[in-house]
Amino acid sequence: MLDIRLIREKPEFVRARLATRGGGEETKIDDVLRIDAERRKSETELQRLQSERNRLSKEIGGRRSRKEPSEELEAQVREIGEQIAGSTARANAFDQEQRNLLLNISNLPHESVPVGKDATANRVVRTWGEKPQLTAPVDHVALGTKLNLFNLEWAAKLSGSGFICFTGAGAKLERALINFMIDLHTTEHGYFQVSPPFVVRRDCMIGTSQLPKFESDMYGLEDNQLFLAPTAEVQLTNLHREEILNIGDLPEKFTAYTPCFRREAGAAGRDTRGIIRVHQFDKIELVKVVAPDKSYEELESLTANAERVLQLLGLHYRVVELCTGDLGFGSAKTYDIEVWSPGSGDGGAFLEVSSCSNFEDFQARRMQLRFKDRDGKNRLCHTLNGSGVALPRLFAALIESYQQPDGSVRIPEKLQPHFGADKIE
RNA sequence: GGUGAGGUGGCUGAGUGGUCGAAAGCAGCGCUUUGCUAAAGCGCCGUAGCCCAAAAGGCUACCGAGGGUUCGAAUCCCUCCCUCACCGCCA
Repeated sequence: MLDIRLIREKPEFVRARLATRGGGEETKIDDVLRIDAERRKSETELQRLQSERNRLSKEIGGRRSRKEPSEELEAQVREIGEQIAGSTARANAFDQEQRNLLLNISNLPHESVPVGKDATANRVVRTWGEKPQLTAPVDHVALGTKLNLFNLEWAAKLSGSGFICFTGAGAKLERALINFMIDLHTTEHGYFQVSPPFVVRRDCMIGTSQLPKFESDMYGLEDNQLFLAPTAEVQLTNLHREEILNIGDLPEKFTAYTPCFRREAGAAGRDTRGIIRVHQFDKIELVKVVAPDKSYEELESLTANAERVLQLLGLHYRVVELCTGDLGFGSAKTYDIEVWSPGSGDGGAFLEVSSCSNFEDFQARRMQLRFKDRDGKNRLCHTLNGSGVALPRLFAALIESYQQPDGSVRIPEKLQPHFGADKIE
């Protein structure tokens, strides 16, 4: 959520930054300003009435204690009470309208983000490793099916299309990857592990900005008051919701393994082959709650923490800086990490396995997540998150990259202690 | 699922219809004094919003959340959320 004060004081700046996204959202600013003016007007009026009521009510109290008549004043206050009821309704309606508008406006892209219309304007900031030399790479579906690593028919039988059922060595590989990543982040990168509930309240979903805008992409329960979390970003970022942290406690760094649930409505036909885009997938998440002046350096280190996973596994990848037009709703700046999948598409493709973002105070304002600074003032924290990393795509890239001419899959050295073998055959 | 007890400021904890944004204690900040690894005294000390060009100042709201009763609600009523205890059920 954007700061209404910023909108009020620098509307041109806000409009200009929003315009770089190319979604036409800058036109909403006029509405916000109009409603804001109305809201304040009705609020001032309401407060005037309340003040009057308070004054007269005290007078009544005084008269009664002195046994003096007060019927006249009581009638007067009763009338003011009616006006207050109307005024309250008006003020609340404006307040609600303003909030709804603000909840549906994207974050402002950071000034360093390249301006562009869509993904074609994204910028590759670095590439790590090299494409593996494979004579005739087989894709992960063929590999996985042949080696019995997962069974998509079983998954479909249980849950329909868009689900995975890992089996045998595949299930074990999944487990090994989870442990490998969590161990890495907790021991080497200093994150605190949390194993959270997978079902979250509506408020939490609003806090991290999945709602209200993207409700149709979410799995709702209990009359949509609870949701299956689409990412552990929701749980981890909301841990300190509505709290005021001590500056000394920042940065807070959390990691979690959770399944993630997404309807992927409208995504039919896109990247749908095999296990690349599914309704439920496992993911290791990294979340940081930090002081505002540190958030951009924290974004760099968070991204580096996620990259380390791929480096240790010896997987070729690149880091892409998203342009303004490709940036997610709440993000001010995002780096995507894309791992090389030799069997995807025609001759290989990069698959997004992590999206590392700085939300600045966009989420913090929604969830009233603050810290007390050195002057004792309450200020909003900045929040960041990224996958470290998402499992099915990592799984696919891994088995494709390490496939051997004899049809087996070699296990990278760093993963062997977790997997308990050096190959799958 | 049932029964009961609760949710008050950073913390502890008073307060059952009127000058209560809320006693008191602790913590914190400032000053004074005495001095030495601290004590005493005094003062300050919640959050948010609105008015104001701004400062000063003023006003409003907030005692888990939302409604209601009333001239007036932390206080009475209703609904919901959460915490704790016991019972039931259960992996």
